[in-house]
Amino acid sequence: MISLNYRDSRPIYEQIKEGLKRLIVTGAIAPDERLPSVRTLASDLSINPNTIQRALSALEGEGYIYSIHGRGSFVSGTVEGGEIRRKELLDQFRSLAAELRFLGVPADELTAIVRADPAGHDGGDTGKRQEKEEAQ
Amino acid sequence: MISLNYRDSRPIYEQIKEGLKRLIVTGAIAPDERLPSVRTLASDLSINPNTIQRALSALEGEGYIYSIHGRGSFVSGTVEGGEIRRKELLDQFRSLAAELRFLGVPADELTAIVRADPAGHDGGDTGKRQEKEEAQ
Amino acid sequence: MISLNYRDSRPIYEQIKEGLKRLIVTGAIAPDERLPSVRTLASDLSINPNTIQRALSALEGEGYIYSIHGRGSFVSGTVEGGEIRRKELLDQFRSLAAELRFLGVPADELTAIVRADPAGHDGGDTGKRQEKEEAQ
Amino acid sequence: MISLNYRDSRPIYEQIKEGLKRLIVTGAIAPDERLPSVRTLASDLSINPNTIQRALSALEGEGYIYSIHGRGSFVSGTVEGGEIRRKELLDQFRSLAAELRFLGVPADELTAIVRADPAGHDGGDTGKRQEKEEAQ
DNA sequence: GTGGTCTAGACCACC
DNA sequence: GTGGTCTAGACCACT
Repeated sequence: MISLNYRDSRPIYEQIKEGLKRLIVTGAIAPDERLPSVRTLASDLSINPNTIQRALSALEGEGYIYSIHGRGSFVSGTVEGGEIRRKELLDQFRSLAAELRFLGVPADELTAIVRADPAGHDGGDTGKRQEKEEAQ
Repeated sequence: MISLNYRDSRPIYEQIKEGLKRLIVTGAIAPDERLPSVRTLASDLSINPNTIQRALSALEGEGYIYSIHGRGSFVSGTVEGGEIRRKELLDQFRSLAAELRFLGVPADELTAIVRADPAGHDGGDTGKRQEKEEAQ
Repeated sequence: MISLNYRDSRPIYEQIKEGLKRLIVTGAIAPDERLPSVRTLASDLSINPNTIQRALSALEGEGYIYSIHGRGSFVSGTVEGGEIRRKELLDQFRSLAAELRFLGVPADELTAIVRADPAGHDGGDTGKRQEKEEAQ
Repeated sequence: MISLNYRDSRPIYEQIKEGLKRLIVTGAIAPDERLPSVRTLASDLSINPNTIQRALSALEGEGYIYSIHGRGSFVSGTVEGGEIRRKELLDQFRSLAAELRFLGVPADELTAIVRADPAGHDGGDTGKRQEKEEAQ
């Protein structure tokens, strides 16, 4: 489920963090559901457990998961401190949208992505819909 | 115009790079217009000229600006090699949109940002909309 | 292995960049093999580590190598975004060939160089054979 | 005939130098033929005569032209110091060929370029002969 | 140990 | 004046 790229300039732990976050925000792992254990992830990805631990700690620091000693890590239903984080992300989003527009991507294409909604927040359909992309 | 955050994990030169890029993609600095000189930016931001130079150099490498020795740095009208870059950015955009949706930001708000179009591509309204934020 | 000429108009870091690129394209350093460390190169060439770093950074930007933090720099098997680059290089090649012909170098000599193929791409006559690599 | 790119990182005088050299090595301007005057070039290219002068000086320094005071600049039939220069260029040629091969350009394509011979060196001999140069 | 960032200060090339 | 290169030395982050 999580893909690692050893050639990526980003550290491994961050790739794992992003991979897990992706599973969370897309709803692949539901709130209060348990994440795979450190040892499981470590052996699955053939990686040092310390690195996994670091990714989980970072994720907990951002409020996406909570850990119960001896039980494991679980997905948070709501993200604490979400206000601040949301503001940061919105800024990033604004810049990214502007840059893509500048590069010639039509607003409709971006809107389609926004509405695609992999986690099923508004439509409530679990059927993931992939918009067709014409070959350029 | 450019805000630096020394506590940010991203290096200073990248923050400067992004800051300048933002000015470019939003049209604040028009194509073929000159950017502030390295020394000017350095003193304005209280930063070593080498660091500024590096940001400009990276921006030139990405095709957003071009430099003429002894004259200054200027905004490129078009970014070449945008194909690959666009694909990367679209991936980032997808992730970011999913995360924001997860944090409870309605799709309509994101759509509005996408369509806001700061560079005035289709019909930019000058009425800036600020999302309501409660004090934390 | 890498020769520097301080009287050359080209900057040192570019000479280093070209020197390393030469080792890569001739196959002297194989894909995924590690390059000498920044500090090693710096002391070998009696040059400031920053300058070496810059050369490697530029090489990474062009896609010839990739760096892993704390591990080292490695040769990329394939260069992405080669389309644009190839076009530029072909133009250079054309000019260079014309100039050499003008200087009296017979076409056969140039052809021989082209076919010499230091990396052993088609039919290494030295007995060295490059094994076919399946797409990764 | 000479195209200038103000966005090019290379200085203008060098672009002019290369442009003139191209006319010479492709035979567009024959040996002992006069080049356009500084003033003519300056007005044609809308450039400061000093810049033109510098390009011509550089070209003379490399041995491609010779100047007669009050008469103008003329194409050299033979390039003095050609030995050294030829060696440098051959090295460049070798590297460039290796890089292009590395990027996947077939040897045949490069060979075709080499044999294209814009100046007509091997087929129609215009009577011009490049005498062999003994080591200087 | 590795790569990467930043500063300070100097010097060069272009215009 | 402009951008660009190089050095020296320090410090950080990753493994």
